[in-house]
Amino acid sequence: MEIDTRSRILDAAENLFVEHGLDATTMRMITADAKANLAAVNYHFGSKEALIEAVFRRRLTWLNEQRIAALDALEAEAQGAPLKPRQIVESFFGVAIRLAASSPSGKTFMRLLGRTYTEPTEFVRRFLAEEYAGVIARYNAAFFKALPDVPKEEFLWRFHFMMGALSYAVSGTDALRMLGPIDDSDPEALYTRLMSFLIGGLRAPLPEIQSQAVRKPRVKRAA
Amino acid sequence: MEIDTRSRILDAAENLFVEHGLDATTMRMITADAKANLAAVNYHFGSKEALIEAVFRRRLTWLNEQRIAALDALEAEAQGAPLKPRQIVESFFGVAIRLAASSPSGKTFMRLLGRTYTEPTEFVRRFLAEEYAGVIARYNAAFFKALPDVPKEEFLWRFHFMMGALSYAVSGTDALRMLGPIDDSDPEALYTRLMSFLIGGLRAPLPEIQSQAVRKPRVKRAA
DNA sequence: GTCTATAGACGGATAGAC
DNA sequence: GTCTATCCGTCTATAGAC
Repeated sequence: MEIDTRSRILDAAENLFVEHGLDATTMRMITADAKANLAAVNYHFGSKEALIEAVFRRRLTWLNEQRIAALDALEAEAQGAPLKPRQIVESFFGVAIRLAASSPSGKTFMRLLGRTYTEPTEFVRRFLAEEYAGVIARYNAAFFKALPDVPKEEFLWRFHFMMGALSYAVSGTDALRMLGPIDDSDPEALYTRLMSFLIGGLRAPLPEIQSQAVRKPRVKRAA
Repeated sequence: MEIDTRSRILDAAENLFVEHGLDATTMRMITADAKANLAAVNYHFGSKEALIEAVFRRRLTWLNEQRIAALDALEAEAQGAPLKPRQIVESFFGVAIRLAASSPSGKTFMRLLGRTYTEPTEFVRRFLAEEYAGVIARYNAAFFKALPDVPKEEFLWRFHFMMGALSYAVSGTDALRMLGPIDDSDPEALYTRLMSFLIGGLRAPLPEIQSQAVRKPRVKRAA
């Protein structure tokens, strides 16, 4: 309780958001948890919506700066040569896994971010899109250069699939335990496992996509 | 408007849930959309919570029965021999992609299901875990048999990652458009793309997981 | 089965004292 | 900056007429 009210509110909100969702978390729950007064949220942030943005911005801005910095370092070292796909994947997704592994609150935030990626709420989507725009552009360029043989559209889908895998990787144990008894306590093992999977998917043989007009029906098997 | 009130409510709820989320969707929105009276939800379903379960059960039970049936067919044909990983992946994830491709409401449902997988709400998680228990057991067994060289824990993680990729694959365009201009109108192409990626990830070289006690710090690169 | 009306709880936000 | 008290809107759910 040494830290100031504003930070305590952010911490409490972060925890409650991941546990109950943005909507189901009330200001009363947050302020009770933060040992602050109900009115404190509006005093410090202005509104619940602004609080949500502050919770994300606090860590997401940093996260994406780290990603850019990692790419800068790799590209400086490569001196204009294309990077290896593995390097790019590791710097983009590795930063996220590292954040999740660095502290309990880092893990909490990554779980929150993973679920929020497909969040339906309008202002959250708009906000995330803005926060990501810069990094995405940089990484797309690096990937395109590293994988000249992969059509851009194919790559964008694979990037999207990789984001899905990351999201589930950090989403916590709830969905995972459904599958079977599993140990998710070792972030290093998680990092290694996720990287193998992502690289395997990214470098998979290219599928033959037939143009939609010509193609004849498929996916009928297995009634 | 030829169909009965109960079905109209289910359809309206499905659409609104995926658009706004479970919590933010109100009974008033649902009944207005379904051209039914506000009291109709409680008359037909008992409560909002029961309505949510009904929306999921309507399609999820069918979906998982299809998956079981697809596996039954493959195993009957194989006469005791292990299946190919690709066959298993195609039957589990193919059924989902096919449902998404079969109709607008199928697509809506799969988007809803994908995001709900990591849903924080307690009763939804419990409900989904029950609905999935049977299929998961069957598919785990088939995969274990097909991939005797892959440690079970490694496989469970890869299955989890694959679910994440599927979730994003059907999650709709919101998260995807963030990445770049992309066409998601061709379900057949999506099916093909996702399968390549999933098989690539599933069959990726096994990572070397060092035991947690011995391991020395890694993931330091890329400051 | 469908409707109106309303109960009863809880949400975010704010005014104003300290 | 922090607090109490409260406004006002919206929510789910239900009672009871038709």
